Amino acid sequence: MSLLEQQEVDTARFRAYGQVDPSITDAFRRLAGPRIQAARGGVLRAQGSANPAIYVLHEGWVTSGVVVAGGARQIVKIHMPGDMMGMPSFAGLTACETLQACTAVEASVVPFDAMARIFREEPALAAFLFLITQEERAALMDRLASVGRTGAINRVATLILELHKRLLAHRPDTGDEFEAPLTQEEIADVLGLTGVHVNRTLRALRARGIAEWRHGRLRILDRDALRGLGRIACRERGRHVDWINGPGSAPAVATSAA
Amino acid sequence: MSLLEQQEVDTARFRAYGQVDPSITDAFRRLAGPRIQAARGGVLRAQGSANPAIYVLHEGWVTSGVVVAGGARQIVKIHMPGDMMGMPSFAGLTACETLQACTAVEASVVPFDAMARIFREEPALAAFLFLITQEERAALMDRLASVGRTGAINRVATLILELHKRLLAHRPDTGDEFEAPLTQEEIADVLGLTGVHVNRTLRALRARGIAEWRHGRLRILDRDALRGLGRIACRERGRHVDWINGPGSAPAVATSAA
DNA sequence: CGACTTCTTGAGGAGACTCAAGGGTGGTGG
DNA sequence: CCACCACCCTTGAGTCTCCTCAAGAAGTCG
Repeated sequence: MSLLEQQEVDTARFRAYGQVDPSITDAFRRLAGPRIQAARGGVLRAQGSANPAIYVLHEGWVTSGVVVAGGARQIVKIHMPGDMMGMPSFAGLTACETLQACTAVEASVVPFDAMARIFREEPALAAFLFLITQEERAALMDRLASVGRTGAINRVATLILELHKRLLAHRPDTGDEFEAPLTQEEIADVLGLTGVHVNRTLRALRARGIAEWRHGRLRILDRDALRGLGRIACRERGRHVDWINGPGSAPAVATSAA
Repeated sequence: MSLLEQQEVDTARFRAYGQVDPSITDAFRRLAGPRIQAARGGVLRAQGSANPAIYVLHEGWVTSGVVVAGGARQIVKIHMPGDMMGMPSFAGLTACETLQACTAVEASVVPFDAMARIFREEPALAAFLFLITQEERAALMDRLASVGRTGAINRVATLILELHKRLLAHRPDTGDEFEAPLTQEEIADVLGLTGVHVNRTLRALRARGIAEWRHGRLRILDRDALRGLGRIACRERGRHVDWINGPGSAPAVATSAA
């Protein structure tokens, strides 16, 4: 992977915010730490492990999940390239979530001290991390609403639309058919269902000509029908970011980057 | 309410982090904006409204909820005095959550510009807001696991334990019987159940001598049994906060507060 | 005291789960 | 190159949790 590609991946999440001062993404690249790899099924960081770090995902998909007594697993986030991983555990002494590879994976570890440096020296980058975290929180709220208040077919439809939207943000050339390397068991753990019932639900979507999802490959056949089934209110796109580099203050990044 | 009390409430969330530099909480007090009130059932801020602000809750309980197509509601957070409210909507152009009063409520609005000022001028406070948000995210992950992967009685037990723990952090003199002013319908919307089934579940807890929750008053009778039913893994208490005011840098707050 | 909300309980039904077994698919090693 | 193995997908039958609908009781507020 070329250095250019690597940088593109690293900052995908920031680019999504639109007109970002380039010095912000530059600042973030300087903080990237050592690279790590994992094979499918490998655990990058287990729930309960001490001194949790933060990761940036470069290649592959990763699930973030918590385990309840009895051994059941709930996946709380599907990470795709460009995502930051493990942040919810940052406040604690031990990790509250397990990061597990869905595919072969490449990521880098953000050194623990780097976060302190960001808040001291890169206020604009800190503000972006704050906004990204709020966005993650809103996504989690939507998932909770989906699991708590809608049926199986609605949950699957919502997930398909979410995955497609996120892939599209990352790679604008994503079409209606794309790789979505999750097993039905993993989908079930995301949606609060069982693997068997996910299978039946996917069969129903296939029979109705709405979507096909087999062997890690997802094809959207009828987007309007999917949207009709997905029950979560659409958000206004766009964000308040002006305040980060806004008027009334010296450019926040420039002062410290000098 | 005296000024002293008000300050105590404002900073309860920060005190929970332990040894916090007093200048941090001082800095936060200076940002408090105009006060607002609401009666039970009143909406402080509706989902979809433009230019969402952030609130600090002083008195009473508030639910934060999202609505799915069909009219069903999922409550994603129960706010108690000292909490910051509305932060997930900060990144968006419109609010993604409705803030509704469970009781008579008093709160203050944090001016929009105040957040920008925090990140520019109060890096230690910004870091605390970041940590608090990560903690909220972890709480949401636990709720999702509870709703997605456990039965009704487990969800209710988990909720009771969570409420008790949070009240205890805020008021150490909270006993095993305390005010928990939620209707069964509201509890249902938190846990992804129906009001009818919450009623039956509470009856079961009562019949087994584990807990009583009637008319907004909650009594814990058998904490061990509750813990046995609550299926979410306990977290290590304590947090990494040293890095905020840690060595190797000038005190982050002092430089800008001068 | 009256209207409204909230709580309570019953009966019946639907969606999702459990258990179980067979069939594909891809990877690995001989 | 083929055979085998592990994992994943698929489908059926029966069960159970939780929902829906409904109506009455209890509590609350003006």
